[in-house]
Amino acid sequence: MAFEDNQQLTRIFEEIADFLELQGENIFKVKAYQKAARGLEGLERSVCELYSSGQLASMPGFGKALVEKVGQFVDTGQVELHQQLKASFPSEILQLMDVPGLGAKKAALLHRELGIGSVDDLEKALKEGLVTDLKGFGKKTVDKLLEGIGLLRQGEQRWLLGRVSQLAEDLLSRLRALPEVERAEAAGSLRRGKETVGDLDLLVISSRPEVVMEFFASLGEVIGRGPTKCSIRWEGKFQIDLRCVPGESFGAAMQYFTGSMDHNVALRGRAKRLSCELNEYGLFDALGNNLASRSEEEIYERLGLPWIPPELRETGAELEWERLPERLQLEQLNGNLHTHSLWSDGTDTLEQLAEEAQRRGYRYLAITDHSRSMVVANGLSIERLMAQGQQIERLNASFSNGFRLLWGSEVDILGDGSLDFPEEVLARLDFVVVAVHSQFSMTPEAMTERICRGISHPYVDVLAHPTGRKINRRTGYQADWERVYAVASEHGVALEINCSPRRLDLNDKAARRARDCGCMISLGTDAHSLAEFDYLPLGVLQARRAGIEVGSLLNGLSWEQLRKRRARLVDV
DNA sequence: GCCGTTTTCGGCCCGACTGTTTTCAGTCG
Repeated sequence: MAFEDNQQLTRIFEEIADFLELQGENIFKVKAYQKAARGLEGLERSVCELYSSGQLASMPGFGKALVEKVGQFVDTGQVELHQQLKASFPSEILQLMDVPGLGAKKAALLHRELGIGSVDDLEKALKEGLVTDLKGFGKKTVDKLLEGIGLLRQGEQRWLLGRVSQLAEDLLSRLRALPEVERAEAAGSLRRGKETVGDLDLLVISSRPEVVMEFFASLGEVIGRGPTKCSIRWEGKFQIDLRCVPGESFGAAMQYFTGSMDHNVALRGRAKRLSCELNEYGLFDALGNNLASRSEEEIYERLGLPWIPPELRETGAELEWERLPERLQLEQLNGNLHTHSLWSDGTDTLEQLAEEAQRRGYRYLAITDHSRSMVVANGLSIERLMAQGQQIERLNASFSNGFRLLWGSEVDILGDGSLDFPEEVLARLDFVVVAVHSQFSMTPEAMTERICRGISHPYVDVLAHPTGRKINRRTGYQADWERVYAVASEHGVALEINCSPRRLDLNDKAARRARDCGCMISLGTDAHSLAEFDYLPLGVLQARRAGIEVGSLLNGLSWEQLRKRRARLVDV
């Protein structure tokens, strides 16, 4: 399938970049392969398809040489240069550069002088003192590399957005409590709303950085510490960087440390073409005069750009967009369209859920407990579903403020594509999400048929967690997603962005593609408890990253509009 | 290897911190 090809080629380009760097090749050539790899990663089209249709050359970073290498991959499944490079190095050498503190230069030196070709070789050489004659390998370096090998073997992954959000809020409130701290904010990939975060970047305005550094260093194991910058390891695993800047460069620092790297490179390139220089202290003209630095807005403005929201700062291409999407706001959502109650595997009663939803200002809440096949999740029989409907009806009669519970269900798409409740039952409900919960390892062709059949039934509103992936845990099932989007669009079925931090499914790029294929998007927390209502903002972030505006969101509709849409009475 | 509102050649983001350096290279983000 398309995604596997993209992933394979991404890996190949990354490895070519690493090999070239080891060889001491021109660093910009290395960067060209790295950039191409990033471009392919998560591309929502098949790279082979793009190549065959001649569209690849218009992708930024793909010039003549790289397009030709994609061609080799399409024809043979391999890239010649990659094969040559692989043959000229030990098979495990690239893992050396995964050791924190060890870059290409030192790895190449180790290989050239001592024949070290793997992390195991390195560990042995370090312990036996074989490296001490090499230039640049003092005692501290040896200790640091041994520690780095330990960290690498822990195999720590990027942390989930939800987890890092909470950690950041906690740390920021502690920093803000210091009298020496004027302002503290999170930057980096957390601010951009990436689904996982590799390290946390915090930014502080203070006229007394030494006090802030002292406090911060006490929070974890110190990796590095200077007058204005300190890095610690949180719980022995997760890196947190703190930078202290003066108030007048706060905007420039936020811009710089929010990234992404590609966005910053593009922005600095633009500054350079305007004979300016942009760094984390500000935007300066050729004479060194400060043109803008206090706020991000003025920096973008001086560069002739609108302020670009952090969630869209990814590839750098966003600088050239004719129009930025209208930034989705949490307040534009009228409700949450995927929740579970005590009736199946949730922890709260319908009354509690309704109360919490109203407290949060929702106009409606869809109760979507599991259908009967989900025995492990206490799925509802038809009889229990009907009884639940009666209770919901009574509750709705008791609300005087126009709030409404939607009587819904999360209905299993069974192995053959049929649904877990008969049509006459589905017809009675207010809202139906369908989902795959079993037999994940079907062939892509069979899975595509199954899902397409599932969403072709009448009375289906949403395909929930469409790919079934769980971040850092499982990749999700394979299917022809272009086909799924087409069928969903044809039948007016929305695709969900499941807001659970463990899922975020669809992801940002897939959601953008689904929207471009004509699908509506639905945000649902899949909450099994009241606290999980907090997941909705995570879904909003992903929707923003996908450039989705409120007009493409089911949650932007009133419940009356949802009902009419369900009855296919109006075309929304 | 890519790219072009100074350019088809000569640029390519740039600064903090570390360790071993005796003035700076390597790593990182």
